[in-house]
Amino acid sequence: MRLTREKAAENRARVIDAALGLFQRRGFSGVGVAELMGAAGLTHGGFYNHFESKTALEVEACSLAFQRALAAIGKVAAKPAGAERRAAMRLYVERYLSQRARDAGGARCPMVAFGTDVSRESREVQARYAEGLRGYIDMMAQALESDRSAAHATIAEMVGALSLARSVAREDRALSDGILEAAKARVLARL
Amino acid sequence: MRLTREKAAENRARVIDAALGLFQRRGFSGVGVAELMGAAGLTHGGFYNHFESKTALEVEACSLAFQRALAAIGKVAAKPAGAERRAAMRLYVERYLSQRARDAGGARCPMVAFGTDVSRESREVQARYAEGLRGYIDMMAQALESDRSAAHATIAEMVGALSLARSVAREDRALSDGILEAAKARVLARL
DNA sequence: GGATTATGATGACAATCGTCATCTTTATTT
DNA sequence: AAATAAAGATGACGATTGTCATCATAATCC
Repeated sequence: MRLTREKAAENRARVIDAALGLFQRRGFSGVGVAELMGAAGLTHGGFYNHFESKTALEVEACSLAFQRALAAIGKVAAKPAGAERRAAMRLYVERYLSQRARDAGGARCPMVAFGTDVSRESREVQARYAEGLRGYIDMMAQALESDRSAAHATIAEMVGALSLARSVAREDRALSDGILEAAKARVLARL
Repeated sequence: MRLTREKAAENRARVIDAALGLFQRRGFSGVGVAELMGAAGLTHGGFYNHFESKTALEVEACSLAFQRALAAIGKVAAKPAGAERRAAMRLYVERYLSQRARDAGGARCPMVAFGTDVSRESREVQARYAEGLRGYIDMMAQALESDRSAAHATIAEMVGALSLARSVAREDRALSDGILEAAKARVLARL
């Protein structure tokens, strides 16, 4: 049953979106092709009409994740420099290191969701990840009104804190809260 | 073929050690029971004489990883307070954020090796991880001669930086180096 | 020293994995 | 309108997964 080019493209997009959600929750290798197609409302067979391999889909999902992350930090960077941008940045940091972000099923931030996995994945995924991270750093430097080096360190602190906080969220909430708060205080103090 | 209690315990320890090495390189779900037993010089069948399940082994491996990490930071914390301890801490940070540590096959630091994975694993693993992290934070606070809150933020920055640097090491070495250097400069400046 | 018990090897199990061939259906092209 | 091409369903493939039953061997216990 052939569909319109439109419908097919829409299906493809829905597969990527559903896959990203599952990948964020359970990692690349934690989700099979069958399940991920099912989440998009399709059966597993049609998968290879859209993607050359599962790795190719992982690359697409990685792209989408960074695209969204860039849009979010991009909004901050787009504010008029000075007080207004700093206020937007403060809000960004508070949300990024919030209990809400920590308790979400899967991490929105691609660095937190895929941080450890990506160094074990194929180079194609790593390449897309590196591209995304470069873009994110540039936006962050603009949002922070700083150089890249300061952006590196700030991102590292935020990513590390959210990752650690998520790791112990179920077993030691107080510790998890403490990590979030400590990082938040330090990052905000530098704004 | 029954072995001495000694030999058997030694085999068990070797399985855990070999498993940790593989887990650090490829993640918990990236290593099968057969391979991991093979790496310890045994066949897969005897596995369940030593461990109730693969998850039980993951818990043991997590323990071992933190035991080693605690020993390393513990040496710093054990130095006489003041200039000597600060010098040891400086060395610790420089090694932790070195190119050598980044380029190692698997991350030694359990937070970097298992950071993303652990929030997807069973609660038993999470519990052991949380226990290990609490111990690491205490040692770090002592090594930094600071309160826990400062330790939280510093650990987050170091873990995040090493994790990010490892993720892009193969695809963008300059960026990877930049992340390491930026974090190193910030952490060292606070000592 | 005989009975017991535990270690590890062998081999198999059901399930799941990524991948693909085949077929039906229908949109697109000519 | 006929020919072509593509989307997606069905079902299967070989490999690998975690787990376990069975068995031989040899250390430990009485």
